[in-house]
Amino acid sequence: MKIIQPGLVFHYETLFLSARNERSFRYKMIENKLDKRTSIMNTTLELLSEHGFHGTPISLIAQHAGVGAGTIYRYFANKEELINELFKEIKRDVIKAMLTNYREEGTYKERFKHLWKNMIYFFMDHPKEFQFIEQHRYAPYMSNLTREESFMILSPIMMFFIESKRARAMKDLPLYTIIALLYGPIVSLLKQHIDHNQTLTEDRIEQAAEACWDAVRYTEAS
Amino acid sequence: MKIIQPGLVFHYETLFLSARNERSFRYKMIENKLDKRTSIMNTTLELLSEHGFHGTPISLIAQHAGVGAGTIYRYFANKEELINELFKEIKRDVIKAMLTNYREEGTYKERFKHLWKNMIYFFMDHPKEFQFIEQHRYAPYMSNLTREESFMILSPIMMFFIESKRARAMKDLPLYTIIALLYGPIVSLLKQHIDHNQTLTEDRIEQAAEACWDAVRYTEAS
Amino acid sequence: MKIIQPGLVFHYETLFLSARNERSFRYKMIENKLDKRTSIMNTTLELLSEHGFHGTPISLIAQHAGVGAGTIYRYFANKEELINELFKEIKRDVIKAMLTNYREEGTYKERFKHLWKNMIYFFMDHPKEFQFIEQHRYAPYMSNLTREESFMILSPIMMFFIESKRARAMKDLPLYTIIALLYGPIVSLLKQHIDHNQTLTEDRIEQAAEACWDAVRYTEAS
Amino acid sequence: MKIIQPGLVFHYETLFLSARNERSFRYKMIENKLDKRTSIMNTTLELLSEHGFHGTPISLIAQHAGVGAGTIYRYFANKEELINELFKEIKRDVIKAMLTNYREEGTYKERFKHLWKNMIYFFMDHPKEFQFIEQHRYAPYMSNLTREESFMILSPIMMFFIESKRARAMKDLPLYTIIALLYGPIVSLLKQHIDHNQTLTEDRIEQAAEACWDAVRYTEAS
DNA sequence: AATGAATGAGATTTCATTCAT
DNA sequence: GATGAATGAAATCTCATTCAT
Repeated sequence: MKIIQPGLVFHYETLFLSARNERSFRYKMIENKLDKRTSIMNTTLELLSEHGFHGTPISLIAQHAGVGAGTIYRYFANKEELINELFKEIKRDVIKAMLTNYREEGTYKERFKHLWKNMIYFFMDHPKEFQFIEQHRYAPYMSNLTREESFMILSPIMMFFIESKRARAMKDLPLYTIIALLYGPIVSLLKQHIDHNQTLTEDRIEQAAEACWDAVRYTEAS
Repeated sequence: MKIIQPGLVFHYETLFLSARNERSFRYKMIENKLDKRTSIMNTTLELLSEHGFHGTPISLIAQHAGVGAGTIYRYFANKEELINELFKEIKRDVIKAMLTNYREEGTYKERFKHLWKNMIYFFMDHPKEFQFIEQHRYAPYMSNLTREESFMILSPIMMFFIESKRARAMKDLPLYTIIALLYGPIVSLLKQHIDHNQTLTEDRIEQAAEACWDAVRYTEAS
Repeated sequence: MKIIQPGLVFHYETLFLSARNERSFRYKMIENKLDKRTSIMNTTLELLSEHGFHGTPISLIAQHAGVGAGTIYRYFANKEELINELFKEIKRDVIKAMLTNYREEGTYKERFKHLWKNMIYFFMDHPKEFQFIEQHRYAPYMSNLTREESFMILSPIMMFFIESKRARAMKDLPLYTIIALLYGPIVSLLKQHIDHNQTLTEDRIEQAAEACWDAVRYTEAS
Repeated sequence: MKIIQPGLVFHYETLFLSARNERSFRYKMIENKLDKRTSIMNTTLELLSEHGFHGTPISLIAQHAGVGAGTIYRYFANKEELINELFKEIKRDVIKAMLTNYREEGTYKERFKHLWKNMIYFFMDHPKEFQFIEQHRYAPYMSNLTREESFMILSPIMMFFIESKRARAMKDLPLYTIIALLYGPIVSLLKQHIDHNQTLTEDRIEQAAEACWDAVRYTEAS
């Protein structure tokens, strides 16, 4: 029943291809569809995280991406779909980042902290991606389909939680509660960091990771 | 140096007057200025939490509020100000709700759980307020002034955290980390609840409150 | 056939009553209709000469005049009528000013210069009136009736021209041509003065008056 | 030091290109950008001279020009810019018309009458242009830049005045006074003509031109 | 396949006018 | 008579989307 196995690690890391990131090395050689699509998505992320959905007209994206406005409609049915595609891709990137260098070794706590820190560090390195995800998470133009799909991608992480509970490393809490207890603080911390209310340091991240673990870790009483 | 004292409790509860809520019993009889302003704000909350800022034209608000479009501009300089006012008022409502029946008695844990549950129950009872706050928290049209002011309102809660740390009831974590550890999960849980991913029951809330306390409570090792 | 006679001078000067100007001495004693009407017209002139017709909402006039917006509609059917009334009144003031201290004595040139200078000095002393007249002269909301009526008021001046032609003091030019030759430069000079392109001094006015007279004065050749 | 020289005459006449007028023969065949811009400007002149700035909504211009309302904003940043562009172009047309067939030959009086009549005939042929210029000359939405620029275009005419004064053909009056004495009557005459108060005939124009010259021509006494 | 000019629906906001008090 | 809150028509301007080239 184990799904996360050492042998699959490389699979994880390569599973989530991101057109946006892969572009770099292909960029100059082939002037093709992928290139244009990628360029549009990168530009969209850039502009949306700064100006928001309605502050970013298609014409501006086209201009910054160096394509015609009409071209965008060859790759995306409309503005909403463009946003949705971007959303899905970033989700994939996040999960990929969480699983980077992840090994099924050591204690559950160590493994948890690895996953948790991977996520927070990824978003610290990619603030635009964070802003975008947070700003659009519950926007009315974000289709439910996208949220569903993003959930499926999360399944490897879910499995870790299920494992941990079974092994009495974690409290026997509903999966969703666990997610809330672990993901919620990440969002709050990153918002504070990006807003310059509290700059995240390695120490503070370590502290917070420990505290999060305290929230979910198995105790006699629980 | 104690700021939160028994004698001040009633002060807290009456400090945060909300025109929106107070109206119901205070102004039911008189058809006056406040009534129109209140009606506009209520309608705005209703529509915005569902359709978002740009999906809610002024004309729609006017129509649902039963006033002329121009009337809205008698009470608010523009659409942004309307949203900001609403934001500030809801913030006040939240803090007021948190402090409802709050007493400076019992253990710090008990007091924490009172505040924490008050908040989550308030938002469960007021899902539109929650949606609105979350959707507009970092929107570009939300003026900084508003965020500053909303921070000041939070100060009574902050004092509780400082007290708890001093009394070695809580870990000696930065204030902002504590907020992230306690508020972050609330947001996540409520989103799940509203999205019908996980319905919050009394038990689950109790569980989560316990877990949150575990995250911040003082331990020898910390 | 002489119409302008010494004995009529006082008549001229008192013929053109201006509610706007007469207000000063009545102002404090009687709080009555005339007062309100006057106050509205004065304020209108003030605001319109600065901001133009469409830059001056009725609400602003009401506020500056210290009356309710609805009150204005008790004295004037609508905004256009208010402007028209103001236009007519200023016209009357101008003619009255031209005839101030005017006597049927001396040469025709002297009499011309008296009238001509009276007009230019009046407008220099009343730049708002000038701006207003010029700005609204050909505005589409200026009813023709008003222009007709303003012409009738001008008749005493016309008579002077007719007299001068008959006496071979002026060229035998069409009346309208004479008006154009004498009034046209006044407008141009005042515009320059008000725009600070050329400040009018006594000398320059004297020069220009002489030149205007040269344009219309009788010569053997003409 | 002579600036106006025979050799430069043709230069004058070709200097002032007008997209609005040149279009007719240059762009009749090609349906392109300039055509739309020109069409918008022509329609604007048509409507504005009749209804004024605020009586001419963009939607009406669009409709009469046979373009979409949004299209106007592809060519002009806003309504004000559209008016300003139109103003500048007409100014150029006027100066161009004044210099048509103008030669540095004959007496100063002959040259003056040529320029003066050119102007009055141009405006008689283009009453809308006249109405427009007069209506918007001092409107608050007319940017200063435009007035400055229009002044520079006038410089060739200015040079003629300076020359005439030097040659003792004209009185030694300030330049601005000369302009007022010569341009003022043109405006007045045209207003009368357009208003059907006095129809301008060749004779009347000749009379008025003579009278204007009398106003500024050098005399022993002056 | 790519473009970007053109469109027009729709958003925000203003303001002359009305009318209940 | 006086008021000024309320109205809603109408103005300016934006921008997602289309389509001829």
